[in-house]
Amino acid sequence: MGGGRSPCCDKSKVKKGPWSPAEDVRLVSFIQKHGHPNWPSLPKQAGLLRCGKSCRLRWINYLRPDVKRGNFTLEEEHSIIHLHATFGNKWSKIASHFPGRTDNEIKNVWNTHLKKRSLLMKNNNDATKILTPSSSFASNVSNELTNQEKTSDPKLTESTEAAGAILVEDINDQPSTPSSTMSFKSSNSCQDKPLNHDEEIKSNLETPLEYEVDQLWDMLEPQLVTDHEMLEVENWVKLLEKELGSEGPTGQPDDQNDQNKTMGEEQAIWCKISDQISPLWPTSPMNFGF
DNA sequence: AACTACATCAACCGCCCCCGC
DNA sequence: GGCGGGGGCGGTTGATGTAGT
Repeated sequence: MGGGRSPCCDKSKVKKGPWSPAEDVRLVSFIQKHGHPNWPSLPKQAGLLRCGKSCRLRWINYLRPDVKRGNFTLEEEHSIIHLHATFGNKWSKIASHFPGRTDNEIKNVWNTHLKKRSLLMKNNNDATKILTPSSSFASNVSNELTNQEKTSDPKLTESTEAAGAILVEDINDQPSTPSSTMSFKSSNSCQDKPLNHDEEIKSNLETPLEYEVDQLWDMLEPQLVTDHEMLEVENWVKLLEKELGSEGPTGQPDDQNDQNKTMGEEQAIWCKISDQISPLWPTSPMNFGF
């Protein structure tokens, strides 16, 4: 690494900190349209003042349609403890056993409470009691690594056997169970298409929020089954347009609206919207990361 | 009600690996 | 084979929320 590397982006020109709902909408709608063939150039194309890595992280950890939100079940927690005994801090490897869970989330869960619990279990010599194959979860999992995993890292086999670990069966054989019923357009088809950058940048920079709300609506609409759901989403979209100002007299692009609204105001608006619809509609925007 | 300590988790940072040139 | 850049990963931080006093 001699000489160091150039930073991935100009830190002085990128926004940091929590993502605003408007930024989320912009990122989602961009990826929905174009995929994410190149993270470093994505922020510019999407009109976001963010580092490419930041966009990638936000997408992978929160905005991806198949991200599973909510608390970990006991079974998941037990499994994490076992997998950690096997793989150590290889969070991405552990996460690969949990469809919809991210390495960051698993890492957080481990650091916050599972680490302590694991230590407690060790101290009490209680692990075998809690994690015995007779438990409901353990009865459903395989007690051996895949051949690929075993051969790829012999040390793992040793530690696995030492820990008596129980591993989840190849999750690739299981049907995925996304928490949200949304389905984004596959991004792969877009990745091969080169963008006309000038046009794309222009259209995105000048796109009013209203347009992006329309995009969201297009995305959600096919998923709605009952009239009730349809009504709730319509109400949500109306509120969104009203509250975020896309129907305002000036018709400003949301970039300008961003500047006129503080993050606290935006969050309050989104919380208000979510509070109104989430009790009625299980796939409310807040439930998939907006 | 006010303050403090602790818990949680989203996001950033920096390093490493891999791949294309 | 060497180099540079992008993607991915793990560690850490800091803001926010919550419980306890």
